[in-house]
Amino acid sequence: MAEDRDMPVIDLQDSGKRAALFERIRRDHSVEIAEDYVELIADLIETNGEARLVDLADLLGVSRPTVNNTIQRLQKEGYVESKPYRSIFLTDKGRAVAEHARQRHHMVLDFLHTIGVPADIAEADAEGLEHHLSEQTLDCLARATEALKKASGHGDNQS
Amino acid sequence: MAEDRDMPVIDLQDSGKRAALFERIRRDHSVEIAEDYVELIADLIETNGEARLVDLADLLGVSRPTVNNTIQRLQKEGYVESKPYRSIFLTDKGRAVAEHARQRHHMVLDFLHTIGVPADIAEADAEGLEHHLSEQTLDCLARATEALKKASGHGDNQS
DNA sequence: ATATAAATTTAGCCTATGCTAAGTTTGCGA
DNA sequence: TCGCAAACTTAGCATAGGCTAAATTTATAT
Ligand SMILES: [Mn+2]
Ligand SMILES: [Mn+2]
Ligand SMILES: [Mn+2]
Ligand SMILES: [Mn+2]
Repeated sequence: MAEDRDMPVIDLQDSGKRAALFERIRRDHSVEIAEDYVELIADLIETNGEARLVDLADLLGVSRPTVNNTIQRLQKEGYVESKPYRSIFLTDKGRAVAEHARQRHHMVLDFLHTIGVPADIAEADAEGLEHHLSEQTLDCLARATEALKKASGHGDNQS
Repeated sequence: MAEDRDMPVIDLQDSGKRAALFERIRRDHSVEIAEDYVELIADLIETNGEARLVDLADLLGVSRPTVNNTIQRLQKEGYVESKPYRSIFLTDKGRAVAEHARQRHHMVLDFLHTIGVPADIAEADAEGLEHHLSEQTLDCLARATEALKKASGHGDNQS
């Protein structure tokens, strides 16, 4: 079982196909911030009754002007609404994105916990992984999580 | 088994802890391009004997000036070396990063294949996921992949 | 009611990452 | 060998996403 660990994973022959993959990643990254913001905004509204800029800045670990700037972009792009000096609301589009993001976040966390990743590390990794999963992969991941839960339910094969 | 699918995943109480997670993601993203570049450069050198800017641009789906620009940054950061108008070489640091990136890439692909993700989609998702996995999660992922391979070797529980 | 504190916005700056158009250098075929 | 095409670089531009410092607005506490 000597693996091909040191072989190119990448098909250098068809550069068009390879380029398309990287283009998707760049697209993923451009919506990633939108997803994290609307998810946080939804959480804040549910928990505190409103989403304030200052709380977003604290949770995201960036400055208040940075959040202000991003919120204005997200407003242009139709994810949120907010009047000057007032708190932030989600549009229907924003709510839909938040809901989807939250589901994926749950699913990734559930999987990471199931394969034995410590809670802290799972939370950290999930925050990045959640934006790079296609629908098909999410399906497969859910099935794999169930299979692993069942397996570790019966026998045990830890460390 | 009604899940808490619609609960905040996020602890809004400890904003410092949450902020640290997002800070890690921003850090991950800042090395992500370096990882993809050095991995591609290593592949090109092994396959073609040299890594040329034009091939990188084609494979990445970006313009030649963009690659030129990034290569200059990667040179400043000590990942690559190249003299004007000549092809691109990896430093020891670059080779180490490439090797690590390739291992993760293999591992993520292997996992995705194992849980039944179609090859095309697996390749696409792996290109993004590979940059957001901690060492601990990689370990757990490798173990889970083995467990799933063993499981589907004996019985079968597809679709 | 008003002073002060908190929150938000604006202005001005930076780097990373993308682009096109135009210039330079290299390499190859006639 | 030398001229042209390919490859690379430079210049100049744009946007996203960071920052600090300084205004402005809103909210609170006496
Ligand atoms: Mn995230
Ligand atoms: Mn990401
Ligand atoms: Mn990648
Ligand atoms: Mn990524």
